[in-house]
Amino acid sequence: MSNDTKAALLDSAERIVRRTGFDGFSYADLAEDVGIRKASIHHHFPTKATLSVAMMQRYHAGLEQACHQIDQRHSTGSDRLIALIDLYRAALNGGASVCLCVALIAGRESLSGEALAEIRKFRAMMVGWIVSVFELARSDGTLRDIAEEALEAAAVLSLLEGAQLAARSEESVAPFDQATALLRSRVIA
Amino acid sequence: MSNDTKAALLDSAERIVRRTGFDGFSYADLAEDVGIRKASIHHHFPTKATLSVAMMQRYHAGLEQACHQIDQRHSTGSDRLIALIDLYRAALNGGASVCLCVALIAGRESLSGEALAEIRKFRAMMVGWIVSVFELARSDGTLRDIAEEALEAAAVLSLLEGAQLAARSEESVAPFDQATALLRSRVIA
DNA sequence: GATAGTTTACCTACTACATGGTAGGGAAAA
DNA sequence: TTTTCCCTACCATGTAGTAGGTAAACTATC
Repeated sequence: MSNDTKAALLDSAERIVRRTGFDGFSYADLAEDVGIRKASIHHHFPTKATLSVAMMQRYHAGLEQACHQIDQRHSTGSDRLIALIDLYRAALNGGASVCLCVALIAGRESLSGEALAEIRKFRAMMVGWIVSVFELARSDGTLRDIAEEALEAAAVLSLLEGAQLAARSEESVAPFDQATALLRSRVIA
Repeated sequence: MSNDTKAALLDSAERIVRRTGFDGFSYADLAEDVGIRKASIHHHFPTKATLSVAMMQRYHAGLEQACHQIDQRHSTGSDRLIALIDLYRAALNGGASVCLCVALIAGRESLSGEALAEIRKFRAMMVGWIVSVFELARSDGTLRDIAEEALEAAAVLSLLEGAQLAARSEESVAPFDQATALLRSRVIA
């Protein structure tokens, strides 16, 4: 029962942050969204800092699982890369939001040290996984012109996050698709 | 004399926004930074919206000029691309800030419609210029594997902006360099 | 199994402070 | 004499967070 409210608060906070940025959400917004009083939120999350850390941890776990699912469902490097692109594409909600990581980095000055650490951990996890995708692609030969995996992975993550910004700037997925088209075309048919 | 204060206000606002995001700056901050009283700012910029539009317009003009300067100083496509990468790298201030466009998109929910329009205009201008760089590179043969210019340009802008986020997340230029290394390596020696 | 004690989950009511913006005045330059 | 530029003083609203209380749900003990 506590877990329900807690999860609802995290759901609401994540939705708002991804749409409006970290500084754009307040306990009042959350309260109205979830249907409890503002003060009650402090029972579950004493401060905004604790909430943001919990939010980032849950996001980290969720995306890690999403990557594992991709591994299970797709057996080639190229298929996994395409699935990753689609994952980031879906996070756009048609241009209405970005992924949590992008939303939080932009407002990083308001974040606690702990939250910043979570962001770094998350990015390291993602880069690590993308490296594994390129390693597989090198061995199964499903992607064109693979350079050093670490550099490929860093470039892919930055491109995906940047493409989300582009999409957000026009509130449409079109710029995301444009920006990621060449990455997609590296798949060997 | 008015112009001095106005420019100082824009300087200060841009610095703060690029470090802390749009929602992270207040008239009180500006006042302290520039050395006049909070209320006096309204004489120059009646509302925050007018200030943000002016800021974006000045930024647009500034970067447009920077692109022209690149055109004048560098005659090959690859040299111009490298100069662009270095321009975005310099905007990082060692990981302490991002470019204005990235900072504003993240907090776009707080922006006025006019400010959003300025952002779109700015991005269109940048993409257009990057297209011209790739067109030149295609004809002078200084870059490897050029695909459709419009797609190349969209990918480059997204990569640069995403790489800024990466750098900001670790408050260091290193992730930017990592993410842009492969782009740099497309130069034909 | 009833009862007492504790924890959980929420509430109303509040504080202290920051926010963008306004009203109106003063001094000096055009 | 009007306009420019800045001031003090204020306002309404929104912010995170606190104080203290209530009712229900567990838990331990007799």
